[in-house]
Amino acid sequence: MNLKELATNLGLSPTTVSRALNGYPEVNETTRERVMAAAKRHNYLPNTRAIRLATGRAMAVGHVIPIATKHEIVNPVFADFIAGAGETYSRNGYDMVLSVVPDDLEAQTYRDLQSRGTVDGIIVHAPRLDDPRIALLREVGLPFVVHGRATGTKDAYSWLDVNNRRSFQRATEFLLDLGHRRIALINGLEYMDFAIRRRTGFVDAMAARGIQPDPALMFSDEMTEGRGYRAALEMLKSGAPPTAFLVSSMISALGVRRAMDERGLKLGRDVSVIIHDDELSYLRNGDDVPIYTATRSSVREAGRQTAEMVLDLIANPDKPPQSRLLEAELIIGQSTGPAPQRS
Amino acid sequence: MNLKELATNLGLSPTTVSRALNGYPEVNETTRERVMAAAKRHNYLPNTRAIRLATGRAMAVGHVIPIATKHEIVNPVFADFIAGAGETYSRNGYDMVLSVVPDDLEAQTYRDLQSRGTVDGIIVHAPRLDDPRIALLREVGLPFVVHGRATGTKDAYSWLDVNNRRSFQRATEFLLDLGHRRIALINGLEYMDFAIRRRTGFVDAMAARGIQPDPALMFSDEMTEGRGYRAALEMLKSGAPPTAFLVSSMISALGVRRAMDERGLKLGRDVSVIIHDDELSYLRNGDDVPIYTATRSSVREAGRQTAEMVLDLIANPDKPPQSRLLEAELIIGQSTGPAPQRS
DNA sequence: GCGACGATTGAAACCGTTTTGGAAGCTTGG
DNA sequence: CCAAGCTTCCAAAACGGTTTCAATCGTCGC
Repeated sequence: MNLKELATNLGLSPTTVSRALNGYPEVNETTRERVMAAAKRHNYLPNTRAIRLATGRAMAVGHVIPIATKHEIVNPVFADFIAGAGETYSRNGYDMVLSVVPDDLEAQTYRDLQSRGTVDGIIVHAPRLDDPRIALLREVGLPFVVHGRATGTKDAYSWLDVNNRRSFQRATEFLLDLGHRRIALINGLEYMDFAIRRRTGFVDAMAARGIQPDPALMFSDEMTEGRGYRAALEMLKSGAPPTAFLVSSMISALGVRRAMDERGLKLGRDVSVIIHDDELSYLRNGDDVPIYTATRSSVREAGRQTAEMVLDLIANPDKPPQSRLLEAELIIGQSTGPAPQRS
Repeated sequence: MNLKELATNLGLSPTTVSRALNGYPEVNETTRERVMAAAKRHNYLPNTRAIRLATGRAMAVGHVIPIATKHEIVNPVFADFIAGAGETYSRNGYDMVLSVVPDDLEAQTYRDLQSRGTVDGIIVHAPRLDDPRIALLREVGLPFVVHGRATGTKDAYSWLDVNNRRSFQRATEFLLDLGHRRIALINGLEYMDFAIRRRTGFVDAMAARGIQPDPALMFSDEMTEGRGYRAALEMLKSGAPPTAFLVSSMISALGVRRAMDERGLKLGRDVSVIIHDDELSYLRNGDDVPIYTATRSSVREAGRQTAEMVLDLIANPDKPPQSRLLEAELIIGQSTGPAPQRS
C-alpha cells in the first residue's frame, strides 16, 4: 500500500493525501479525518526511502566505530551510550546507523556518509589529543557533536563532556584529606582526551598540596581488567607501594581489586580506591549502597543529551557550536578510609 | 555532484555512466575507464537515498534493542556482537541500523521497519522461551536470523547459536570428574533460551551420575556483578555450601569471586569455578593463560557469522532457513581443582 | 550489396514521496 | 454584481538514481 493507491482509493490526489497526513493546514478537516482513518485502516506507512529522497534528509545520525587493527577493544562504555542516544533518536523518529570500520578507513567513512547522504549528522566518540576528525568533519560539512573534547583543537565545535579534570581533582583532594600521600593513578590510554584531563586534575590537586606525583604510580593504558591488575600488582609489590588508587574505570578497578586480594590487602582499610563510575547498567557500583567511592556520571544520560544536541544542530544548522559540561558527583562508598600509619 | 552532472560533464547519458560505474558488461571498456576516472576526479559517490528508492532495497540490516521498563540492562555482550556484525556489514556495503525502543513497542517497531522499508533484514537478539518475535517476523515477512534459538517455537527459522547445552554438560562433567558433588549454577534469567539450555546441560550431566541437583544451588537472574555476588554469598554462607560454581557469564563471576574473597575462600583450591567466556574484548579471561576454566566461544565471531547469514538470506529469499551451531571450547584455567575433602 | 547481428549508447519510465504553481469554487466587501 | 480573497484541491515537477526498450553503427557472412 502506497500513497498513490491510498489516494485513488479515496478519490483524492496524492498531494492532498500527503498533506493531510503531514498535518498541513490547507486541507479540509473532514477530508483529513477521512484520510487518517483510511491510512490507519489499510495500515499505510510512508516509505522511508521515498521520503528521504524527496526531502533530502536522511533522518538518521551516524556513529562511526573504528576498529583498531592493533588493540581490538570495543569500548565497554559504548553500549550504554548508544542505548541512551538511541532512546532520543527513536523518540524523534530518527534512525541510528552504526559504521564499524577499520580505523584507517575512518576518514573516508565520514566523507562517504556525507556525500552519499546516508546520515544528517554524526556523533564522534572517544576524542583524542588534537583529534583530526574535528577538522575533517568541519571540512566535510557534516553536523557533528563530540562526546568528550579534544584538547589542542583550535576551531570551535559542539561537544558534551563530563568535567573530568574537576572530578579527579576533587577525588584526589578527598584522598589527600584522608591522609594519603602516595596515590596511584590508573588511567586510560594517554592520548585519550578524558585521560589527559583526569591526569591534570590529579596532578593539580597534588601540586596544590605541594606533592610531586611519583611517575611510577601513574599508569596509562587500555582500561581492561587485565591491565588494571598488572599495573596495580606491580605497584603494590614495589618497595614504596601506594596507599590509595584513583582508577579511571570500573573495569580497571576489578583488576586492581584482584591484585589487592592477591596481596591480602583489604579494600578501604589497607588500601583506598576511588573509581570513576559511568553507571554501566551491567556493572553497577553496588545495588543500594555504593561499594566504591566514586566520581559518578551516567554515560547513558550523556548519550541521551548528546543525541539531543546533534538533532538540534541538524534542525538549526546555522546555530553556533553548543556545548554542555556535566559535573560528576562524588559519592562516598566503602572503598576509602584514612591512610594507614606507616609501620 | 550527481549522476546527471557527471554525465553531461562527460558528454554521456546518465544511463551509460550508471552502467559504467556498476560494472555492467555492455559498456565499452575505454569509456568505462573514462567514467571511472571522472568519478574519482570529482569524487562522485552515488546518493544512497536515490539508490535505495530506485532499487527498492534498503541496503541495511536492523537490530532492535528493546529497553525493558523494568530492568534497564543493556546486554554487555551486545557491544562485541555488534562490532562483529558491523564488520561484516561494512565489508558488504550494508548499513546497520539500531533501534532502541521501549519493549512494549518492539512488535510495532518490526512492523514499521518492514512497511516503511527501512531495512532488508533483521537480527533478533536474546531469544526467550516461546519467543513471540519469531512468529511475528515471519508474518511480517522480513528476513531474519536469530542469535540463539527459541525453545518451543514450532516454525522453522534461521538461527546461529552456541551449543549451550553441550558446553555446560561438559563443564559439569569436568567438575564431577574432579570429585565435586555440590555444584552451584549461577545462570541468566530463567526465561532466556540460553539459560534454559545451559541448565539442561547441567542437570543432565548431574543426572547421568545419579545426582539430583539441589534447587538451593540453582540461581537464575540478570547476569550482573551484584546478583552474582549475592547469590554466591548466600550459598557460601549456608549450612551446605557448594564446592564448585558453574557461572553463565564473566560478569556474574566477578561477583562470585567477590563473595569468595569476602568468605576468605581461595579460587581453585577451596572452591572451583567454571564460567562461560564470551571473549568480551574488555573483559578477557586472562591475557596469556586463562584465569578461569571456561567454556569459550567468541560472541564477536558469532556477530560476524550471524550477519553473513542474514545477508545471504536477503540475497536468496527463497532459501530454506539455515542454521549454525557453534561448539564452545572447554579451556582449562586456574580456577578449578579437586573437590576439597570434607573436614 | 544486403540483411543480420553484436557492440554501444541513449530516451524515457519508474521508484514513492514532497513541493511548487495553479485553478476551481465559494465568500465577502464594496 | 464583480473583483478580491479564502479554502481546498490537483497536475506535474522535482529528488537522484536504475532499468527497460529501442536506436545507431560497424562488421560479417553470403
